[in-house]
Amino acid sequence: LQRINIHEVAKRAKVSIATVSRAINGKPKVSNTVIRRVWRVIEEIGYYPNTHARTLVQGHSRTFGLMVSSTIARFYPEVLQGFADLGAEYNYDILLSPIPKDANRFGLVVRRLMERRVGGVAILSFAREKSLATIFERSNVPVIEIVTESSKASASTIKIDYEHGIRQAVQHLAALGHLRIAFIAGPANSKIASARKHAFRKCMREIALPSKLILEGDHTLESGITAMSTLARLTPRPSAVICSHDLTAVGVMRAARDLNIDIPKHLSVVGLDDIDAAQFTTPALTTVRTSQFEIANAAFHALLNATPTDGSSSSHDPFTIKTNLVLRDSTAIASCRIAATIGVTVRGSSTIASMTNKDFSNVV
Amino acid sequence: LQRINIHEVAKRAKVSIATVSRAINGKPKVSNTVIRRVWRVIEEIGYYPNTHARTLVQGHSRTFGLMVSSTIARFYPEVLQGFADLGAEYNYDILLSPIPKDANRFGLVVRRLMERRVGGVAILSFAREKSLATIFERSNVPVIEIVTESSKASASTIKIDYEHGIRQAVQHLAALGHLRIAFIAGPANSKIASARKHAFRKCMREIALPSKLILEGDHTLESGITAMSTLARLTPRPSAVICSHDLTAVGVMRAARDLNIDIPKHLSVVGLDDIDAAQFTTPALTTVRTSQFEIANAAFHALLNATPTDGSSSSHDPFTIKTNLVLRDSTAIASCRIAATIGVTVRGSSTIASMTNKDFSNVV
DNA sequence: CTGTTAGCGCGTTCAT
DNA sequence: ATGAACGCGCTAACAG
Repeated sequence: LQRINIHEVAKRAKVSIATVSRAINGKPKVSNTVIRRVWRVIEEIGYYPNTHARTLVQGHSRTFGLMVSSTIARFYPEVLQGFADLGAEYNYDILLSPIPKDANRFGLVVRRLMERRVGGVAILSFAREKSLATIFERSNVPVIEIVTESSKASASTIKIDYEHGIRQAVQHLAALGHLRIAFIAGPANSKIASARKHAFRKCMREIALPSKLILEGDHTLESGITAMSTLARLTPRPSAVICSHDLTAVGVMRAARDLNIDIPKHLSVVGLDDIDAAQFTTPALTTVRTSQFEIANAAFHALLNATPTDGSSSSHDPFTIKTNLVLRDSTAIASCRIAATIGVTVRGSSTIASMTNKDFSNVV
Repeated sequence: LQRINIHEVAKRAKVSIATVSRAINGKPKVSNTVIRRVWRVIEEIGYYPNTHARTLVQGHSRTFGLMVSSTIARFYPEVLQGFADLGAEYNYDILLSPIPKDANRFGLVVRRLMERRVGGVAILSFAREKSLATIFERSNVPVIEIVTESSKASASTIKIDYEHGIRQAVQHLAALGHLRIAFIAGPANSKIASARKHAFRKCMREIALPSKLILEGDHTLESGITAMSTLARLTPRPSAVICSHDLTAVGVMRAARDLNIDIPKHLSVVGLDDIDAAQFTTPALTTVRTSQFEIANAAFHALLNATPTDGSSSSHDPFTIKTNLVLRDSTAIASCRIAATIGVTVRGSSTIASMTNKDFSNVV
């Protein structure tokens, strides 16, 4: 493989290397005869142009770095897949890099990307790794990050609009007759978690519902279990709960089962993010979805825009990703006796319909 | 960034580029004074050696390709993460590439990897993409794939030993008193699915249990629902079912709920693979786990071994990955009346203990 | 239309 | 211990 280069092709096709180069890159002013001859040789000897040589002379590499935290990698895998697919589509190479747990090791992974002369880097993490971005920006390498509020917005950022989906969730629950809706928050030091909490508060106020019922949590399943036991002791007990993360919602559902609290009969549960697991719980979890593909798509195109050669260099507004409520089976009308007898039809009626198949005889 | 190269460093450090090169690469015969001076300049001007130039002169690139099918990307995300982590650890760059749905587009993604002069490629897919591997092998690029039987084993392969985990599952169920154990198979044309089915048959025969109860399926949730409705009509009904894939098990559990068949009281369910969702079902799914990290680890080291420079070039035996039963809450003793009254303690007793919290009064 | 040549940035002889 | 010069494979600018 080593000795098979453009010279070899040129020799066999009986032309100069310049002509081979032109033929390969579809430059004009090459006779069709020669083009065919060159390509035939290429196929014959299995020649692949050396990207590194090409990059060296052209000065850019059509490569994007994709740095993902372990959380993203595990719970939002379609982001990686989507990004890889887009790379294939736009003929960009994707360099996959982890975001180390240990910030001391940031330098190492950044260095590898810099040495590769990546044209841009998507830093995908819910904990904003500020020190990562600055290293790239110091060398004028475009960086995009996930952001919730219009924080610095220095480089291109992708912004997730939680308000839209959370408003749908709150209104959905309100339409089902829930007046006391609790919220299990995420880690206090997380920007994204507080954005979610604020959105909840705002949307509750909009429809004049009390938004005081906010429990602490940390986006883990365990915190859902803990919160549920707190919730169960409240009087009057809230009839619905929105969790800052699907995993917490899973914890709530698990704890509820042990407490003989039926979901959705006695407690409606809504999650956030629509991770894969949300579809597979019993009952399936109603949740505010953030499209993983859209995150990948926004990140990729933001990078493309920041690239002088390919970028449409359109407005540098941050990409905004909408969230949407996905109705499944973990929410139901506030008092199921009413629902069962009068057969109310409201938005989310399919949810209610599925209740009839369930068993309500063992509630505390 | 463009104009900042080794010459610039050399000029500022008042040495030749050769000396800079030596200092960077830790070659001997450079005075400490000079080393320090060089590094200071490097830090100062933010110099990063150009990997492409280095690759060009050295002839190899410390890059591995990671080709993943959409199934792997979605349900086995830790494989990607593990591979990326190992890349960072061993200073290898990881080029992430999708395996296109359309085999016609294989050429494009392969080409990109070849042009990058990857030192090896891990093709991670459960449907063996034979045509992919051959393209690489034609150019002597090491390829590793996932394999179940010692099929061709031409290149290094990683082999998953399903028998071990499935034997544990069968014995676990037998120990719980299950005599009629069904199996929901995967797609007939899938090597990996038939390997699982054969392992089931073999392990059942080993303990002299009938292994005739095999239903068709295709590793989807829907096929689990379908299979469950078939299962429910059987007389006598099997008391346990092993599913060729976790998703199918989720489908079984969902259908069982609608049929008022309690899991695990009236039906024990075991899955395969331990995808993320398995932890989040209710009850949590007992399953035969294939460590995703071990797949990544085996693939990475197989590639390392196949690399002349770095490889320990040890035995070319295929890496074998063991599977293991993970006990959760979807399996229980065959007749729960007995369990409840005499409190039998067997392997998996924790499973049985958790039953006491559950509700058994509504079974058909 | 096609060939010749000069680098792209770096590692590596071979001198000194 | 350090420097000069060559070449890795390729594209681009210029010559013909």
